[in-house]
Amino acid sequence: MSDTTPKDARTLSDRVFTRLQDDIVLGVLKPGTKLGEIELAARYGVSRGPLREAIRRLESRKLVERVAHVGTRVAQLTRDDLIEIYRVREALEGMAARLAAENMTQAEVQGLHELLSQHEQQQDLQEDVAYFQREGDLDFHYRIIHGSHNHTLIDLLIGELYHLVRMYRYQFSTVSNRPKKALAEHRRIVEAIESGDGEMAELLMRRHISRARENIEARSGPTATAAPSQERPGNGETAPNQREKAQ
Amino acid sequence: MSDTTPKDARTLSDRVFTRLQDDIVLGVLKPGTKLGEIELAARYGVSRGPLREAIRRLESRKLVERVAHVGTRVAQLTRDDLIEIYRVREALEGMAARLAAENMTQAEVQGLHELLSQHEQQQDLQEDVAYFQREGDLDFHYRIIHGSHNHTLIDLLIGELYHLVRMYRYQFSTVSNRPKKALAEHRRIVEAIESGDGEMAELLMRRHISRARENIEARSGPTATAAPSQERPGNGETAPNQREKAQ
DNA sequence: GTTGCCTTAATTGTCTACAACTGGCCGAGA
DNA sequence: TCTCGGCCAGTTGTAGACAATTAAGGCAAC
Repeated sequence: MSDTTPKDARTLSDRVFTRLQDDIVLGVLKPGTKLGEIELAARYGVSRGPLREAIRRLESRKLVERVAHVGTRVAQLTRDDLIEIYRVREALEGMAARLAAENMTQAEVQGLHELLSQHEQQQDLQEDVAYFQREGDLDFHYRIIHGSHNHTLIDLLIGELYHLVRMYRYQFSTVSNRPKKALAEHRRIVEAIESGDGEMAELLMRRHISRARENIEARSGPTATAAPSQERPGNGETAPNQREKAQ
Repeated sequence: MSDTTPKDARTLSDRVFTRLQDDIVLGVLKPGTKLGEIELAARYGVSRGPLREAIRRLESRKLVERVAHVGTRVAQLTRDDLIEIYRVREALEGMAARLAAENMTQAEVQGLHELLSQHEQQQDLQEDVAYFQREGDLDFHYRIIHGSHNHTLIDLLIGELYHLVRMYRYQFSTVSNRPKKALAEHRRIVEAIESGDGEMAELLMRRHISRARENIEARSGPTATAAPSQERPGNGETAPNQREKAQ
């Protein structure tokens, strides 16, 4: 499930880091929520030491925002932030797809095919569309990224960027309105990778992510000033459930 | 000098983080050095609490490597790692150059020109080539990156990648053997940015970084297995000064 | 009525002490 | 002589107490 730190990590700091990250990404702790140290320490059953180390790591991942002597809050991702992230993903995952076409092993390509078959079945049955859109779609991208065999690229995308993407998806219950098209795009990307056509794989991946971005842009307002932006998150602790008309 | 955290940060944890990072990047603490907590705490005049938080952040930046219950060591960047980083830089800074061409303000472009003039003078005088190659060159890239006005991109490049590049430069005293060509390339990039030609700026930046990478590859062995890789860093505390024949 | 300062409570930052784990050393046995 | 097992020193992990800073609330003065 989690990537960098296994669930049963041996130190308390690692465990509380994983649990906190999950709670933030899955929306249990909503954006803007104040993260009081004593309160959190009690909640997770640890003392403040390990907790603070965990928070420091979450801060590096941009999942929380910290102000010295004031406190920590769960990061509030704006739509503009997400669009920025998608533009970066376009560059990085395009590169990943190209490298994947060059470096993926036979077994890895086979795994991709199997994953796509699963997705296809799920879609045919209309069984669990939400799953496909949530973690299933990400699984596909994870595999391509890992297929690049470039550890720096992998760390950047999965270690730094994807948590934010996941958080946003859960936050706004984003379900793609074009699952069939997305799956078709996935399939074409795999074909390009399998045939070793790096250029084509990059092009298709860039286009794929670009379309997802346009989808997000179309849903929100015309440009930037959508949403009650810059709203002070001060009063209600649980933060106003500021999901918009989206979807 | 430092980017994310000012030198006079108010909390001890911030200060020790900055100092530790500088000491690692500048080579005061050599790669492979064991970072004992009590020793470091004494060295920087803090207790282990803030120190551990600082180490956690350095760990996120890949500047140190940590093993639970065993200890922390200064990261050892292999040549392969650096080449991976350069390939990622190619994608990201190419994108940054394109966005810079689209988004840079008049004042920022002007600043670029002035920076190049400074570099030209320094080079004419053969005054301080090392400076140009070290921080001067990076200043140029920093400005382009900031000119993209994409915070995600800025954070990734400057917050995650550039510390490693700097560390490597100091570690191996890398001085470019093609400073004149590099400067000429810088100038052409600025011209493309000024004329608003994003595509050209991206192309030139990619080529620029690609050549720097080829330069590194040419210096080291043919492929990967250069250097006494995987050497156990266990015995001598200060780590063997494993700089190679490079340069 | 409003503005400014001061007091005060609560939170965060830091330190010291204790517990748990690891890795090396030594000795016994084969 | 080599190997395996247990002991022990030293390090890291964790907890709880103390200090420093912030921000809010109330009071007084204008």
